Amino acid sequence: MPPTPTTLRDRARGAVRDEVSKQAWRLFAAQGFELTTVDQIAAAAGMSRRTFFRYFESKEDLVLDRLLESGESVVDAMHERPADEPPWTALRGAFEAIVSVMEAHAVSSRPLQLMLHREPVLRGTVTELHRRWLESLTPLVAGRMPRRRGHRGPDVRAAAMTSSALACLEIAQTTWAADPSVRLSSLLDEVMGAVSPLD
Amino acid sequence: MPPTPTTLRDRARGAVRDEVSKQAWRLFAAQGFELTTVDQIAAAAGMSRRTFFRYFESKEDLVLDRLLESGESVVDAMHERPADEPPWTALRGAFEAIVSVMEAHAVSSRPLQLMLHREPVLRGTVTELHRRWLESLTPLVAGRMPRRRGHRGPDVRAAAMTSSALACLEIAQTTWAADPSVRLSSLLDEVMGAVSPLD
DNA sequence: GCCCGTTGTGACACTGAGTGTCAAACGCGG
DNA sequence: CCGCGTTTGACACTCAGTGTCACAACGGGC
Repeated sequence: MPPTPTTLRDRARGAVRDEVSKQAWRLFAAQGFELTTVDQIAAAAGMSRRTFFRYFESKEDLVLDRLLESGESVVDAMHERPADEPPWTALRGAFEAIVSVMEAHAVSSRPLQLMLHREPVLRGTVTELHRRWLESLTPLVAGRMPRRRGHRGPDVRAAAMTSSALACLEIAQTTWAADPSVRLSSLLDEVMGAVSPLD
Repeated sequence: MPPTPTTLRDRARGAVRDEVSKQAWRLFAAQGFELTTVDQIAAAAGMSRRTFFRYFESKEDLVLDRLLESGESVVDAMHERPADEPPWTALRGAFEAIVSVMEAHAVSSRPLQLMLHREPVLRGTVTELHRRWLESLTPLVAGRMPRRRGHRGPDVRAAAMTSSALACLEIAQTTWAADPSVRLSSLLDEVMGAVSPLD
């Protein structure tokens, strides 16, 4: 059973999205994000500007799409951490899913990462990405924290811890992108260990 | 000696900025940020659209400007924390500068805070704000951390800790804005205490 | 084969942010 | 009153994003 009931149309749509994305990233790499216009992307993908916007909500959406994809694994990884592991350590472990991929594909990850903080417009996109991760991860973190007496709703402490971990991840990623001499995983260990002890 | 050599022109410019800002915030409160156009703001301030952009780089800049202003005090507060206080505790203490102001002016702070996370465009602005605070605060935090053997440049651990603290602050602010029944300062204590012990 | 509704597409027009250019208006010292 | 530098507004332009509409492509039923 397919988890998403893949109809023919859905797959066609997916193929078009992939092609548009591919062309867009080619242009981004060559000219940068801001200097690339939607018209150029649409032309490169052989469609009208209007049609582009039927596949992606915005130019930023192209970037968000790629980042979401490359980071889906974190939630899965978090699920697979041992149940008795403390939340901070579990988050560090789950992050290994992205960290290892980034280190393995450093040649493409590093320029991407550099672009993300060189282009001011994209910083908002990164924030949006973190917002989504925060939503998925917070409940998982909350499950690992000592229950609170008489408190309804999502646990603020879990949200804060998750958000802090994401902040650490970002610092580590940014530092790593600029300085190839350190391993990303060591950097993340150092940085998360400094904020809160990793048991 | 004035720290900023306030010429007549500078003060005039400041006065205009204030007036524009005032009109803009009146409109934002009435219609929301996105629905308010630059033309409306310019008209309300009695100037042309083009002139508006000579005073503010963008519509978002109006918001950033106000947020920067209301948060300048944090850096000062950080300087005044006892030198032997551990960094996390010092950050918590320094945040009290904003927290107390927000609680004292809850009637205006709360709607502002709500607007900041209701309007998607403004989330990028908040990120930019945090980026600036991070820049100013990181060196101060680094000064409170055990020196590292043979490591040049700004301390990554200090950046991570500062960024995490800002993440906590944001979670606390957002929660507080939506739920008037808890004190912001208690919320921040709880949240920062959960991430790392507050000595 | 033809007719049908659904869906994808392009053309056009429009709003709104932001920028460059230029000429007119303003303010002030001489 | 004159000149000089600054401020301003008008105009034109680019680019993102949206609404509307007419048309082409497709697939099924007859």
